[in-house]
Amino acid sequence: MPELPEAERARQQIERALGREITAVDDHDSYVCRPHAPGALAAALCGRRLTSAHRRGKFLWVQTDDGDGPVLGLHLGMAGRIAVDEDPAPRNWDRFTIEFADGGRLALRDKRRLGRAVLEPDYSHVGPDAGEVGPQAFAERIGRGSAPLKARLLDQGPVAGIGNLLADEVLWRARLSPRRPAGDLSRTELDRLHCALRGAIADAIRLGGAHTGALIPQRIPGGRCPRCTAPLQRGRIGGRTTWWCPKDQG
DNA sequence: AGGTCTGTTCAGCT
DNA sequence: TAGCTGAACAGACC
Repeated sequence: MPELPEAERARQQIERALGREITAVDDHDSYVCRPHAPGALAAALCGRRLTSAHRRGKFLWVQTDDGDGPVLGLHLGMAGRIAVDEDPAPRNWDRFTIEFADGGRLALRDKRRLGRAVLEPDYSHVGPDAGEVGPQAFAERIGRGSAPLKARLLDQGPVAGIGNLLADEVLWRARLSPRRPAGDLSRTELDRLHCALRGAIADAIRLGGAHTGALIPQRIPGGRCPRCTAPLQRGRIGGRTTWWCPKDQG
């Protein structure tokens, strides 16, 4: 599920759990929980309260005890979500769980175990949030380098929050080829891309996720451009499956 | 059985 | 050195 819109939803879920005393922590999944040592997260968090939930791109972090306690970093990986006050998931899909004094709970629910719960995370490599970055910073950060434009959008360093589906949707909206070297774009094109990004994120948050884009249902064999009905092209760019309209985005 | 998947990191190359 | 690419990670689903 998770791209920026889903991560924002997760942040809002975490806010429902603020202010309650932590009575127990299950961090036994030493692949998802960092540091690996079982009990490290539990020792750091028990007795404290989550006090604020933050997000940049897809990276989440939670303050404890108004900044007096440790920071808890959370990432949803490829298939994770945050479940607050829900019954425990089957098959150990809750990879990290906090229990509260009021009987409620917060879980990182993730079938694939690519999500993360991290004590004192280092997010220094993460760029400005894709939903907040201004046109000038966007142009400077995206419009450089020789990598294909789509690969640059997927890199969380220049701008954070764009995943595979959102990248295809945004490039389609802006009528730009995913294969263009990022540094070759004009400022006009970069501004067009920035506008498309703002629009796509706003729509995705409003409609419930990155999968609600207009192009997304057509990312299938036989799929067609929702604008001009030309058959979509499929390829592999930036290591990910990419769909685009060869006519509009030539 | 084998390929795919809405993400990130790191080794290795240029 | 910096930038870029592709493999690896894990497990469910088709």
